[in-house]
Amino acid sequence: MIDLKRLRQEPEAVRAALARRGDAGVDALVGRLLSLDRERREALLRSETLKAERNAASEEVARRKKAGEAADELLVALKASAEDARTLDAAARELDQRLEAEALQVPNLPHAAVPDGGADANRVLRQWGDKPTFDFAPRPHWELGESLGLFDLARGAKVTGSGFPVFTGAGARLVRALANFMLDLHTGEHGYTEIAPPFLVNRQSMTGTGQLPKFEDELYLAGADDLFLVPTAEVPVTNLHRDEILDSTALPLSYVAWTPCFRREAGAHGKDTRGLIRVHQFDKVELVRLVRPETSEAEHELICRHAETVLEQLGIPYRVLELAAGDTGFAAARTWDLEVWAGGVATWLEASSASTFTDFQARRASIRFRAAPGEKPEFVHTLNASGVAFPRTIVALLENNQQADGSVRVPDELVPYFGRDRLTPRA
RNA sequence: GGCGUGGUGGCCGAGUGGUUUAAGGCAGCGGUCUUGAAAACCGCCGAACGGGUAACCGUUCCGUGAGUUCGAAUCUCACCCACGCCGCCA
Repeated sequence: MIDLKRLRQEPEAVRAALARRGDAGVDALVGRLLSLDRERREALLRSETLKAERNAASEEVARRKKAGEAADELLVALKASAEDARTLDAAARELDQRLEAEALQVPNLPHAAVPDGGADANRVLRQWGDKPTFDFAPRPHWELGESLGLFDLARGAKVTGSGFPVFTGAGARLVRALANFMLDLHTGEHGYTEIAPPFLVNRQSMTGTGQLPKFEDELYLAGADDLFLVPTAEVPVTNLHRDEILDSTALPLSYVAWTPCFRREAGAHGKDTRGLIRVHQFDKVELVRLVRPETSEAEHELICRHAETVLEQLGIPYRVLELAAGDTGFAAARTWDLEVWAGGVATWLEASSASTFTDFQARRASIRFRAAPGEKPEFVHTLNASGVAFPRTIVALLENNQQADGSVRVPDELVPYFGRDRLTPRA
């Protein structure tokens, strides 16, 4: 949520920052916000002045009644002004609601260090590992998955629809091994607390992290109960502390959660959706941190490194991409994508996204902390990173580690979890 | 799903129409005392929004929303949530 006080104080700076997102509608939205804010304050002042007068007169009525004096002429006057107060109050409240509805549509301000431009202005910050080389024609993961009996896309489509993969046999075990490997790494080495959250959340939670009201089309809705399937564990985990004032000694809070993620991916068909690359349901281990504002840049580096460690231990080559202002998501101020190299399809695939949301989600969800006893509550900063998403990790593992004989080598770190060091084709 | 009970500040808990500025307690903070600590005693101790250079002032908030009233934590209606019992069920 945009900081209305800041917008009022330095409207030009806020508008300039938002303009970097390259969304023409946003500036008009901010213009409406500014005039609504002015109207609201005027209406509020009128309403509150009248209420203050009414309250004083009501006290006088109470005093006279207690003293046994008559208050009839005061009551007549109050009855007349009661209607005015109701009207003014309703007007102020209506403006307040309109203002909030508009404010929820405004994206976060990009961090100053984020480059200008759209996706083509994203820049590579660093790269890790060597791309595999093959002395045979490497196959794409959907062929490997078929011959190794790891997943069954056709039957998933039968049971539910396209984009709902079924993992089978060793493939299902691979999913379970990846989950345990990542959870153990983050809880054991990185100090996260493991959370097993609900997979359905209410509207308030979706609004708190920024999926609603703008992106309802992207979500699956269980309409009978007005609950949404989680598109990422970020939603239930960040909202754990919605409407709370945290003790500063509790910060930073760090949570890790393994959940399925459900995304409608409305409008994303055709290219780059083959096999496991873009699906409606997938598993992901997610990292969430609630931190003090002054630490959030260092925390962003830290959470990104935690995600990178997963890929390094699995031996998957990756690069870190700094997203340009126009490519940064609605709620994020700054995002670093981790892209894994997939040797079969020979492309970089986003397997993680590490973002800082500054106080944007904390304002929406009202997550605050008190720096010291007696101090005013302040908003925390929220961050999250996939640590990491499963399908594209599986794509990279299969395609990069494939051998000439059609088998796939399992990374050493995963062997204790998977139980075997090699996947071999079905007889 | 049915019936019942309840939802008050960080926590416990009093309060059934008018100085509620929400009693009292616990926790917390400051002080007195003490070599230090504890105990005891004294004081402070919610949030949001608006106005004001500021001191400060105003408004709202007792699960949520809508009513009744000059005035609502308190009365009415609807909804949500928790707990108990019954029903159904992994």
